[in-house]
Amino acid sequence: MARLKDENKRALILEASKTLFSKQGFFNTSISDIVKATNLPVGSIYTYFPSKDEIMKVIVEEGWKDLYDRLLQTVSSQESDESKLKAIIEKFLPEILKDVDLINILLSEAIAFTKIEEKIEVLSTMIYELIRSISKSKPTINGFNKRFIETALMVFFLGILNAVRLSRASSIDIKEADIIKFLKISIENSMDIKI
Amino acid sequence: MARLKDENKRALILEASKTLFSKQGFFNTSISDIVKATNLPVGSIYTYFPSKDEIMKVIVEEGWKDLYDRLLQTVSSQESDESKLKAIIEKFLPEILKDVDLINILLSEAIAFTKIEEKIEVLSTMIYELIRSISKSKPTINGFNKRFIETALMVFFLGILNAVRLSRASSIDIKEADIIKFLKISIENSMDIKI
Amino acid sequence: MARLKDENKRALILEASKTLFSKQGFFNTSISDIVKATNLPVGSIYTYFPSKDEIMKVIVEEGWKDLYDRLLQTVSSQESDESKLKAIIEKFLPEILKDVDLINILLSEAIAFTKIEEKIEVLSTMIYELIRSISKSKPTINGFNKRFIETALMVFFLGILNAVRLSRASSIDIKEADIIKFLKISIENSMDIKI
Amino acid sequence: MARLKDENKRALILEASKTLFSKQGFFNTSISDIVKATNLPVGSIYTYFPSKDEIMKVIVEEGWKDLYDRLLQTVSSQESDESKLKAIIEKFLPEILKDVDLINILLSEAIAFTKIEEKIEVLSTMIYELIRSISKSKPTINGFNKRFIETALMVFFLGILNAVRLSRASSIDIKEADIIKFLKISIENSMDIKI
DNA sequence: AATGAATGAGTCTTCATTCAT
DNA sequence: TATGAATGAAGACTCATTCAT
Repeated sequence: MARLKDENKRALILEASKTLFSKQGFFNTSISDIVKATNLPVGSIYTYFPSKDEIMKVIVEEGWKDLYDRLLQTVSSQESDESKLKAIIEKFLPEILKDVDLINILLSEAIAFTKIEEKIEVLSTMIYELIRSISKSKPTINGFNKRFIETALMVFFLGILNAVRLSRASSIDIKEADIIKFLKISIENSMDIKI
Repeated sequence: MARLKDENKRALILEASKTLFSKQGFFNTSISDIVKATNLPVGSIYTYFPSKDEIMKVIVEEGWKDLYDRLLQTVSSQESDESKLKAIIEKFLPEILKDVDLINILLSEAIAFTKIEEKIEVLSTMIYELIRSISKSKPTINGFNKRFIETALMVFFLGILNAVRLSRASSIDIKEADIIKFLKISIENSMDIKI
Repeated sequence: MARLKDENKRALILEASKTLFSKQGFFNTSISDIVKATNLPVGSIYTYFPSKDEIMKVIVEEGWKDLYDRLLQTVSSQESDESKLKAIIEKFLPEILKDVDLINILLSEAIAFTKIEEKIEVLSTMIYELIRSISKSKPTINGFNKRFIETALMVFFLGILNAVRLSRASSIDIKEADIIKFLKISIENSMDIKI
Repeated sequence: MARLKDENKRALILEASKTLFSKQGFFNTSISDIVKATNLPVGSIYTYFPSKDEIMKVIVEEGWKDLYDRLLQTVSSQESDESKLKAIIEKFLPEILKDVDLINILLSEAIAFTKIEEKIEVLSTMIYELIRSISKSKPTINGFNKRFIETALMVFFLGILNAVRLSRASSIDIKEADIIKFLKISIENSMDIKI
């Protein structure tokens, strides 16, 4: 009886919106743009989402959840803390760097739509615990407190994402491999470990 | 006289717009907002700038020029390459971190208004040359090519600016001192020098 | 059985709509509001009524019919003309004043949906005949023609209904008893009779 | 320098809106209707009024003020209380009955836009004081309290306005002269005076 | 018959820019 | 030159009605 809400349409709207928001920005993207991109009537956009804002919120929330789930999966697939850290750098990071649209949105407009700091805090703490656990026997890192290490992580995290983002948006030639390599060396140096 | 008065109005528009663009974003700021903030008639805005876009472009261009000039000044005020690098980190960086509005604009909306990559390329190259000169006698850095070092610089630069930006926009508690300290340690480590 | 169930739904829609139309006005009430109030699916509304307009029409027509039937009943339950008039004022009027929703609709939006003048003409004529019959032996009222008396009736009728309506919609404190008393005295005075 | 706001345009918008709101109702009148009726561009409507609601509010407020001012003028132009009352009935009332659009709006949609009860209270009290003053020496009216007389006034006031309103909206044939005559007789009867 | 997703014309309002004064 | 009213395309969103299931 009656048609059921079509999960494909919902996904289509989210996908098209994500691309548009990433390329043009949230405010520079009109519902009419989304209509053209999806080939759906205006009304249909509103049977799946109550507002343009809500589309953005869902993109951010679901995007982040997916990202975080993949991080947990990466971590839980490894035994030792060292291999966990290695997997984060060599498997998880390259994977998320592929979704430039999500990165773009997260780094630009997301602040207005979610408490991005809470999300980053979670991620930051998780990696900090890992590092602390690894470095227990190493004297190198012991001189630094939590806040300092989290600051470092934040700079790396934001630096890497923004570098990738900028390289796609402009003609700057940054290789993902170089970024990963740089991160690896930095961590190896500062923690005196070999990944 | 009348000329001076004009310059004041132009500056007033730029200043108010910079604040508004930074706080609310470009698209979310109306000419009417600028009118209210400057207490100037609408028409006057258009005698100084041909369009809203142009205001943004000028903010970015002049902001960048100012930033670059200050970098040149910092560098030229020092004798040795080591002290130049030291001054960049300890004098120039803290100084530009104060202009959060400019950083905000540069990192969010600027891409749509200027070839930001060209600007960053210039900055990156300058520091690279400095580093190469310092490290001539040091074996540590020799293994890395230009592209790799520039990638590292980019990650640091974008990471630092975005961390500061995020800490202002959200409740994340990041201390500027920690950022500077982190950068210093990283460079000392990777280049085997003492700043 | 199924027939009965249908009647219930029809009545439910009419009742909910009447309340909503009275409270919010016709244009300010959406089909979706009626859906929420009845807990019925949208489609069902349209199996019982061809359009939103039609719901309004039926409310007015059935409401009026009910009102007129009750008037006939009141009148036919009395023997003499004097007691008929007395019953209209003391039984019929207080009864219809209870259905404020219907009054509201009749006085505000009904004009656009039915020929309200025909309805009022019928009512007016009926009471005029009654008055004429009573006043045959009284000289007082003989000076007035039909049109004048009907005008008076109309002013009273509309005045009373609107006063009640306004007292419910605003904070004006009007007592139904005062209204009835006022009408009674006015008629007694002008017709020189005792009700 | 620059054009000044045009009082004529403001008046044109108010006039056209008043007619439309009266004929079609507020919610059934679109800004686009007002645009067509005034032959003004949409934007201009909004340079004179901040919203559709505000147009309605101004119509009600200015309409009421005008009406009240004329009442004061009528009253102050007469010496004795009797002639004041006479002037209200024979001069003021016929005059306001001409503005059927205003009456229509006041009686239908105004409730949602202003505290109509406060306005009516003012008017009612003024006439009550007049009546009380006149009837000091007459025993007839002394039996009635303030609330009762105000109820009577309300019924008359609303009855008269609505009767005129209905006679314009439908084909009911009500003569203004008959209404005035009816009111006069009623007052003469109940107060035992000759107007 | 029952259901509720689908539809798109229409709603109010905004706003960058122009131009009469 | 200075001013701010004039302009109308474009914005987000609504909603009565239809129709596929």
